[in-house]
Amino acid sequence: MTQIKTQKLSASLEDYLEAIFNLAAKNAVARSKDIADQLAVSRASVTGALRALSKKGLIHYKPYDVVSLTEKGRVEAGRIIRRHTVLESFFKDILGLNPQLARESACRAEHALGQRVVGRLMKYIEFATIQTSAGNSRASEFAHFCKTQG
Amino acid sequence: MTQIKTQKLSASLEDYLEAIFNLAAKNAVARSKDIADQLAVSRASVTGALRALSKKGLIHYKPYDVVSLTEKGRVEAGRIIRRHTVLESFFKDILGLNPQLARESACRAEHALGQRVVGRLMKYIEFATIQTSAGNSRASEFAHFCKTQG
DNA sequence: TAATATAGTATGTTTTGCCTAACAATGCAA
DNA sequence: TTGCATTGTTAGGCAAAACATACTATATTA
Repeated sequence: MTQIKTQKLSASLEDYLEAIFNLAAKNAVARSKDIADQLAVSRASVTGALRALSKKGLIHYKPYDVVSLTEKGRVEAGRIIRRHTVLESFFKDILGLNPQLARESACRAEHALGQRVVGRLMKYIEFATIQTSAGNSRASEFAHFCKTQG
Repeated sequence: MTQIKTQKLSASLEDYLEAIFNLAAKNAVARSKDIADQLAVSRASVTGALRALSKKGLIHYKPYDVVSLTEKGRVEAGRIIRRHTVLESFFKDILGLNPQLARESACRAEHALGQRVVGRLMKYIEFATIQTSAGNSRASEFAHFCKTQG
């Protein structure tokens, strides 16, 4: 029992939570209108999502009030953001894709990959970033890296 | 104008096409029942999907008959299979994830990534597989590899 | 304080993808 | 060749996620 998992969020609710996190980080609070703009979705859709997130205990939501994350929501949002960041970094820094495409791809891929994969990918990025040479195969270097750094 | 693109398939239609390709490769023909089993959906759902794929000109479909791919469908299925294979290989051979998780992750991620990303990823796998040593950074080696092999 | 602009909500519809249950076709076996 | 099991289709529904339109609440400001 490594972690208590929040009953899994749908891809779209993850997007909403991510947007709320980002807006709150930038503007101190998140307003419904801004969420709608950021996700290019109607205000009506946002209301529905906010209610869903609230029911799951991830945000503080009261009609006509600003939105903020609960503790649980902050944790969950952190996970989501980390996933996004790792993927974007991989696409950009490792594969060398242009930033625009890297970001888009990260957005679309992030909902498909679980903790284990993302964790491993993160390690791989570290590995690939740090490591610069050596006489053995990539695979064995990476395996070794995982063991020693893990 | 490098390619005429089939109006984009939904994730689920891609899955159906992939399953049809695999079944046809294995059994010579694809039957509705087998598709349903492979994708773990009801037979009724398969009928709906077959109609959709047929309307897009990707399969030959007639009620109560076996299913086969059109030329267009074969091309499209090839793309999808390649994408899947590349991802699965990356997760398994590069990240070193267990085969089971690698396959699952590939299934879920494959719908999120476009040609450009998959192409680049494929090159990266080649690179990482072939390359065993050298004195320069991974990034520059890969960039060089892309230029020379590109 | 009343008018108006802005923000939020309710309602009803659409699309997509799946389901179950009932019905139809096919084909094998007695 | 009749009869039953298997396979395929149809019909009817449900749920998620989005939208547009219309209405309500709040805030601003004249």
